[in-house]
Amino acid sequence: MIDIALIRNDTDGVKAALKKRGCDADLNGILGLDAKRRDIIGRTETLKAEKNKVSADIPRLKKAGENVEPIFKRMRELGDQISANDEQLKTVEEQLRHELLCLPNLPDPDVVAGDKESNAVIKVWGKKPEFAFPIKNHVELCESLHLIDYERGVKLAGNGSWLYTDRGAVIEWALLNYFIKTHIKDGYTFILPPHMLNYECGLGAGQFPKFEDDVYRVETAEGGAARRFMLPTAETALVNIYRGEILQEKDLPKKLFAYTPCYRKEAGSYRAEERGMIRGHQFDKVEMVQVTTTDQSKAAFEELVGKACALVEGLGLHYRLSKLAAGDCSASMARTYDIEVWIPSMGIYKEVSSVSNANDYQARRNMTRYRTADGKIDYVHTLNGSGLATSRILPAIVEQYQNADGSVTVPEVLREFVGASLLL
RNA sequence: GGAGAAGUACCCAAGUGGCUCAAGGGGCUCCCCUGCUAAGGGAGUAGUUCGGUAACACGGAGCGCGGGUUCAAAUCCCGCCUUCUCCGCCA
Repeated sequence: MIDIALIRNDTDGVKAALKKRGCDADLNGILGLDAKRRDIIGRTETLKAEKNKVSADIPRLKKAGENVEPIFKRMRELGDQISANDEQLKTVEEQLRHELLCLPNLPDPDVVAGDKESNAVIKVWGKKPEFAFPIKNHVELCESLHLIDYERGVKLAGNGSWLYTDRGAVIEWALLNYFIKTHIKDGYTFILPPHMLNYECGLGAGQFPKFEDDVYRVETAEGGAARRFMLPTAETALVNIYRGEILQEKDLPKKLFAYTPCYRKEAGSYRAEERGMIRGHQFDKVEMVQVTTTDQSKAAFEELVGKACALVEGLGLHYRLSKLAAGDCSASMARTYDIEVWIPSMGIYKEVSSVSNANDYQARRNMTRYRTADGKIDYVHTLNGSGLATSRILPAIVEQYQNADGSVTVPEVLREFVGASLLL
């Protein structure tokens, strides 16, 4: 959520920043609601002050045997006006809050305007593997090596679902273990959160109210009160852990990571060329999150990018790192770097990690704050990064590590978990 | 899922309509006394949030959350959430 005071004081600056991501927001409408809100509050509070004052006198007057009827009459009038104002205020505040919740984050100053085509590759690691034989794509490899059962996955859950079988499951699990082991070694705290979250989590992370249709809803009871949704990423859970809390500066940064499957509708996104595990309704991901002070935020971002890169490098996969243009960053984020790994059969790079800094955007939505050493209160910054999405790494591994005989070499770092160096 | 009880500030806790715009205690902060320690005496202690201000001042909200009744609600009524105890079900 963008600070209303900033919108008020630097309307043009906010407008220009939003424009970078292609958002033409109606800030005048918001400013109008804001002015209206403060006007109502001002008038209502004057009435409330009078009411409190008069009310305090009543017991004394009553005791003295004075006629309090005229006072009751005045109190009734005040009460009526106050409740009328309060009702109006409630409407205005709901509208204003909704408008503010729908505004995307402001991109950082150094994030360039434009969409995907303005993304900038800032690092390339390794080289495209060259093959002296006709290569297979990951679907062929996973089928021939019996790592994945696509057909039965569809039988069980429909299009966009698959089963990891036998060594396929072992590899997937090995990847998760490799990531988890690394994060623990780096001093991050391992979290296994609930997969069904309440509405406030979606609101706080920034998925709601605008992107409610992208997640799976779970009705756990009749009516709406107990409604939950399946988390689309562990970030949604992790950035809400401290929701509504005031943390101590000395306890920051919080460095967390979680493993969860991610559940996404991906409505309309499923394309023929994204067969296999490139895009599914459920995929595994280890997610890193940092909750930091304002000052720690930049360094934390670099740290998360570095960690994500190190994991891919550890696997020996050729990848590139891109800094996304404003329009390609997701709505909650001020900056995002993507790690894209080379998929030989597709001849393109596919995202396996996305590292982002929300600055205080999520913290303002879910009221996560910290008290500084000198007693001031400020919003935390929240950052997140995949570390990593295994379900996209596995296709990259089998394709990049494939051999002429159809076997796949197991990356060094996974061998301790897989117990083999070659998949035949 | 059923029955019962509870939710008050950093913690414990009093409080069934106005002398409570929340008593008392603990803790914490400061002061006094005591050469150290123990003990004692005194003062302060509602965090937060919203409006307002250049900043103060000042004012509003706030007793789990949301409504309602009333001139007036921590207190009465309704809905919800959470916790505890017992029962049921269950990996």
